[in-house]
Parts: sequence; structure tokens; C-alpha cells
Amino acid sequence: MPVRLKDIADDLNLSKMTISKVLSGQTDISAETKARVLQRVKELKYIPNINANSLRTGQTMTVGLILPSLREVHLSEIAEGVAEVIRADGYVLLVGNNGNDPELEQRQLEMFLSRQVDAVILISTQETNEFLEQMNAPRKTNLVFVNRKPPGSSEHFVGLHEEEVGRIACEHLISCGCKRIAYLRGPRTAIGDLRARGYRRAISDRGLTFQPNLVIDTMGTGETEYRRGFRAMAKLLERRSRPDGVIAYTDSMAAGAMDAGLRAGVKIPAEMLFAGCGNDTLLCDMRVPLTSVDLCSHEIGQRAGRMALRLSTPGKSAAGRGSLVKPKLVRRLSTGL
Amino acid sequence: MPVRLKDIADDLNLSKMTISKVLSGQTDISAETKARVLQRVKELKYIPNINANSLRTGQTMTVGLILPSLREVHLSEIAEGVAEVIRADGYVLLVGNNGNDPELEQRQLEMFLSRQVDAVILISTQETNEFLEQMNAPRKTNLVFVNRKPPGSSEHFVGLHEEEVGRIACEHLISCGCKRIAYLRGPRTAIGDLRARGYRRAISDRGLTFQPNLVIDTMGTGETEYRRGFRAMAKLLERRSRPDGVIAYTDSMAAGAMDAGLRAGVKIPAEMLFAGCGNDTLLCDMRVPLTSVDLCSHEIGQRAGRMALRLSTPGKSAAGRGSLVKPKLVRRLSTGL
DNA sequence: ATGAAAGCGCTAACAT
DNA sequence: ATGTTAGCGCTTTCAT
Repeated sequence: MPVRLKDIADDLNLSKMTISKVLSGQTDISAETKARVLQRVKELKYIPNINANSLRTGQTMTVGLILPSLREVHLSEIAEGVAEVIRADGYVLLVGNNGNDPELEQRQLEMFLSRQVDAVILISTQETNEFLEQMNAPRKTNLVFVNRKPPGSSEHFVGLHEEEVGRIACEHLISCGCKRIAYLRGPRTAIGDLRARGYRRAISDRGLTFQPNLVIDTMGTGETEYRRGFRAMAKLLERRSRPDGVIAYTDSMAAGAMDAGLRAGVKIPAEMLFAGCGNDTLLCDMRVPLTSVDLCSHEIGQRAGRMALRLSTPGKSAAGRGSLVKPKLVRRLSTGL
Repeated sequence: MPVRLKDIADDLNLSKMTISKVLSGQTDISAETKARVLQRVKELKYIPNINANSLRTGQTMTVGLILPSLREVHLSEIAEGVAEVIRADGYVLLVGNNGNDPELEQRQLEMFLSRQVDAVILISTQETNEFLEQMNAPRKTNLVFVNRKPPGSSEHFVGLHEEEVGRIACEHLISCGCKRIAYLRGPRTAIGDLRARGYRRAISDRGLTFQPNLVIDTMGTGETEYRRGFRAMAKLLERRSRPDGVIAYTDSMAAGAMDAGLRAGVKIPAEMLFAGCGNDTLLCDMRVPLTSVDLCSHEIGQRAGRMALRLSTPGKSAAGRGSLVKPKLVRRLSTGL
């Protein structure tokens, strides 16, 4: 078993306290003793037991992160951001995934709580999580929500300005001269709706007329996003008047749409412009490099991490409640450069 | 602060011990008391402090995972596998990433050790990690290496049978009738070399002649894998005699190669077959669906997790040392179905 | 059937 | 400058 304070103390014929004091930089220790202790600590490779301390202080220097999955780049990117900032402060990250199963989510949270985590960052895809209201009532303050503002609404959260995602993409295509911009929209969720609204807002803000038949709902079939994008585009191309710009809810869908266009002989970006969302390096650097809206997942993770740290620091608990990250457009050849 | 055993005890005019016994299912408690306790526990939403127990038992029910990054699908997939199996046993996962920085890796390990993790799973891309030898000497047994067998070599590890990756892909193309199979090889690392060897072995096993000029080294330039695949393929196509099959080190490279082929008017799979490695859903379901070797990352994670659990269980510590996972070929249209 | 004591590793507060 | 005491939340052991 690992070396304890007492081992060092016995070894040096000192008391545990002396060792402890040296290690915590107390000054009431003779230089000589200090040196001897430090030396022995190194030799024995002593590593303090933080848990023992946590029992006293109530601080575990641990942050929990609960998310649906690590497989989605967007989410693992967030996780990286969190890990980065909390590590810098000596905190450690507990990760739990719950394939969108609310029960699992709850169990994970309980496991984290039983480990006395200082804060929990929750990326829940559930539309509601009632269990939080009841279960967690006492220490609610140390929860940080990501992506979805919880119902109770007075909570701490970090999210992406979703409407801006649609707006920024559409705005860009308009600036590039597009007049008929198709939107391959996402699912009928809060996020899906917000992005669609952003698209629509850009249209009207710039004096174009909104044409409902240019908004394509691709959901419902069991196909991959790529296939759905491909098929939706193929159909669009059969119409009498083609769009001169296409925005897709994800990069995969955009890739599918672009391939359908290329296959049909459409010149990109000469005749038609494309934009996706996600700025996924893998997808955006292929065939005609794809202009895409960066969802700033890493930044979101960092902010969530910082918020968690603030909540974990006794004094500062009351700090800023919410934080909306603005997406960024990344221009590539599919919109002319 | 959270509810403690003592709170329940005081509340019910019982001793801590009685509560503890009820919760641990001891039988020497009257049915009535038991019911009262259970009821109150629920009402007060008591969650046991596992850390307190850990201080006594030395078991924290925590496994640490150190990896270069969560951004790579291969790695996050492994993380998911680990999380899954250890959660089932009530363990919790500490995750630390270290962008291939050995110093960070060491610091992470120390942080984990100071939290008394029961085991650490280490996915190190370092070729050597001397610091382990020294620092961790005492509890070396609770380390599980993934992907790379450590120098000390008597360690516990889980890895992919890398040579089999190259062999299986090449074997498949040969079965499909290919005679001239190009290999877009990966970096000059242990793994890169093993896969190349597998390719070569399949060639000679099946009585074809190995042609060095069909092995293309794409590394060195700062380009993306896709671009490297694309360029390598474009060059291949300029030769007098074209290959009739192409294997790439990653799916991205395969995608690039395939696009170069398609652009040049090559019919896939009629005239040329393609296979990648990684079985990345995003990439494999695009344009001509790509046959790819699945690297079984999830399975690797699960095995590593199980190994970590075994090491964490006092009795079983000496169990199986190493475990090699066999990759699986996933056939798609790019090789004729 | 219920409870008291001791101790896991550590440190704040107080002696010496 | 060094050491003693007590206690963080819990359970194992041994009373009652």
C-alpha cells in the first residue's frame, strides 16, 4: 500500500504534523528538518491522499460531467474543454455517459454525488429532467447545465446561440449573392427550430422573401444524415427553378447534398453555394472544402468548466448565471473561398 | 450540506450503527426499525459518502483513464467501452487527457493516484514512459496499458492485433480478384509498420508478388489525411499500369483516394476496389460506401475496463496479462457489395 | 435487537 | 520548533 504521512514521520522520528507542515509550506519549521523531510518525501515517492483531506474539508477537487455519449465530436470536444480548464486548477474530471437514458442519467448523478463531487456539469438531451428537481434540491447550486436551459430556469448554464447558427450561415450566403437559399432543416427540437428561425430571420432581414418550399424536412427516414442530405438535394435539383445556395443542419447532410449536386454536374461554387454546421474537420476538408458554422464546442466546454470551478469555490458561489456562446462562420471554397 | 448517517440517526433516535446496518442489509434489525429507517432515508434523500468508506477500505470504486485526446473517435470509443463496463460494477471513471505530452501524462497520473484510484488505464502514445518505472513502482500492478505494450513487458495490456488489420484488408481484396493492390501506408511507427507487414504477408501468402512501388508513403507533408490520400491516388493513376485495388491506412485517406479515382472517371467497384481502416460511420457511408477494417475500439475499451476491474478486486489480482483484439472487416460497396 | 469504540489519512487549533 | 487532540463519515468488532 501507498506511503502515508505517518510512514515518513516514523522514518524520521518526527510527528505527522511536522511532515504535514513542511508539505503545506508552513514556516515554523527549521530549515534542516524541512530539508530532511523533503528529501525523504521524494525518496519514498509520497503522494498525499486527497480523499482523506476531502473528508475533512468537504472539497474533493472533483468535477463530474454527464453527457449522452463521447462518440459525438461535438460532445467529446466539450469534454476536452472542461478537462482542460479544471485540470489547470488541480481538479479532476469524472465522466459518465448515458445514451440518452434518463434513468442512467440519474444513476450517474447519484454515483457522482456519493463521491462528493464539487460540481456537476450536465449535458442532458432530455427535454425535461424532473428527477433533478426532487433529488438534488439541496445542492442544486452546483449544477451547470450545458446546451439546454433547464425548466427551473434560474440555473447556471452554458449554451450555444442556436438561432445565430442559422442566421450567420444564411447571412453569409446572402452576402455572397444568393437569392434562393434552400435549408435542409434538422429535427423538430428546440435547437432544430431555433436554427431554422435564424435562417428565416436572415432572409427577411436582408429583404428576401421567405419561401417555405425551400425549407426541406429530411427527418423521419432511418437513413444516415449523409443519405438524407443526398436525397433531399437530388429532389431539389429536379425542380424547375433550382436554389443558388444550400444550408444544411449538419456537415454530414451538407456533404450529402454537395455530392448530389456534384453528381448532377452542378459547379460549386460557381453555380451553387453550400454551407454546413459543425465545422467537422474530417468532413469539411473533403471534395469541395465546405464552409461551415463552428459550434464552438471547445469554448462551451471551457466556459462550463470555469463555471463549475467558480461554483466549487466557497466564496464565489453566486456568480454569473448564464452564458451564450456565439457560433463562428468558417469560410471555405464551397462559398467562394 | 448533504445528509449524513448521523442526521438520520438523530432524527429517529437511533444510533448511526443501526442505520448503517439497515442500509447494508444486516439481518439483526427489527422489521419495524428497518422500515422506519428506510422510509426516512428516502425522505431525506440520503446518499452515502463513498469517500468516507474509501478511507477505511482503501477501495475508491474509481478507475482512471489517461489518453491523448477525446477528439479522436478511436479513443473516445475506447473511453465509452471502459465507462460502460465499470459503471455496471458501480465504478466511476476519471478521465484525463494529455495532448501527447509526457509531463502532463505524469501529472495526470499523480493526480489520479492522489485520489486513490483503484486502477489506471493508460493509453499512451509515447514510445517510452520511463517515469512509470520509477514513480509507480509500488502499485504497478494496477496499471492497464492499451494499444502499446510497455517496455517492462510483464504488464497488463489490451491491444489491437495491428498486423491483422493490414492482412485482413489485403486478403479481402485478393479474394475479390485483385492482382495489383496498392497500399497507402501510415506513419513509420510500430503500428504503421505492423499494418504494412500484414499487407505484405497477405500478398505473399496468396502467391502474389510483392511490388514495393505499390506501397505509397504519404506522410511528411502537412496536409490532411484526405488530401494526402487524394494526391497519392492521383499520382498512382498517372502510371502506365494502374492498381486494381487500394488499401489506405485510414478511412480519411481512403476517402481521398476514392475521390481522386472517381474524379478520374474510375468505376468503383467495377474497375477498382477500395478499403480503409477505422470503419468510421461518418466516412464509410459516403459516396461509394467504403469497405473498412473495424478497429474494435469499443471492444478494446470494454476489455481494458474488465481488466481494470479484475485488478481492483483484491482476490483476483494475478489474472490474465495480455489481450489482443482481432479487427473485423466490414464489407461495403467499394469492394463489390 | 441495538449501540460504543476505534480507526482509515489528514490537518486546524491549540499546547509545549 | 515540534507535538497532541480531535474530528471529517463511515463500518468492523465487540459489548450490552
